[in-house]
Amino acid sequence: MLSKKTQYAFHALIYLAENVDKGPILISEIASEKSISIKFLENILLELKNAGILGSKKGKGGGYYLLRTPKEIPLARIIRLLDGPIALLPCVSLNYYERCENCKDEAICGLHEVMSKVRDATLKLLENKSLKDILTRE
Amino acid sequence: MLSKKTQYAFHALIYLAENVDKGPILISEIASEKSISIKFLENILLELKNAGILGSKKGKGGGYYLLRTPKEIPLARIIRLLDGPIALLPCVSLNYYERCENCKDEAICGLHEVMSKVRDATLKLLENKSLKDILTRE
DNA sequence: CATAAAGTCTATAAAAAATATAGACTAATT
DNA sequence: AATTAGTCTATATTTTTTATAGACTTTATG
Repeated sequence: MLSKKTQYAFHALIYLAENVDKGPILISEIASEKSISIKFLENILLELKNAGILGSKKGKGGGYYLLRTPKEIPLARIIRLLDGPIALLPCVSLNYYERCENCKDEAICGLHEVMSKVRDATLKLLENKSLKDILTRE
Repeated sequence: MLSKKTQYAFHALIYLAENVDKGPILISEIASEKSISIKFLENILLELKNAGILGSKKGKGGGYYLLRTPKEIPLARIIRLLDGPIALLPCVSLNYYERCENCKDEAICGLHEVMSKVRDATLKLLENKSLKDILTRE
């Protein structure tokens, strides 16, 4: 399951995408529109900013805005940033790999093989689908 | 990521499958072979027993054993039992479904659509791959 | 039938992670 | 100068995960 953090991030990004024309959007506006604790959302938006996904502006007329088009923001990027590994086991993670103890040889480990396939199938979708793909179509 | 509980369950089941010919296997033997806390493993094996996956025998000569052939034990079954939902969001879970607030219509929710696809791709593997598939091939 | 072996059950503890909040600080606008 | 709005660091709370304890039941067998 994705954490609340990641779920909130998706909803915030969707809101930002749907309101690009309005310029910078207030944290408080996103929070109330999407029913997210404003302080919690602050942290999330900051992380997205530090990762280069969002830009921000302080002071009056400030707020957050997308730095790229929705199509250029893969879902996998957001999940990895806020949730960590997408793989089901550390030993098959591409970005957060950890060798498994008790496993002499990953090459002949059946668990490793199946979980690699699961990872690949998941990534094929999450790397190729972007923020654009989760915007509500009328 | 799969919990330790599920990971331990897989290792225990693999050990049981690889030693079917030896009759009932002691919890303590599995625990020491697989470096798992014996008390923690107890709980896990009990859950597997209550779910009808393992059988057990008390007293001398007792222990745990598989009730079915490895081929008849899908990986998805174990994961759902010990870890819960396989889907990334409650609103796309088949076995642990929860409606999402803030979402007027799942039918037109883009997030719902993508996450359903991820679930399907994952399940296609985890429902069809079984304990047999994760046994180490020489 | 007594004893020892081995799983069962219930409860609790400890640790880690997820979720949420507080408040002082900085930058931009007017 | 005053106000607005994001930034940063720290901490608190809650939930989940992981682990442990100990009394109880069943079975085998000498």
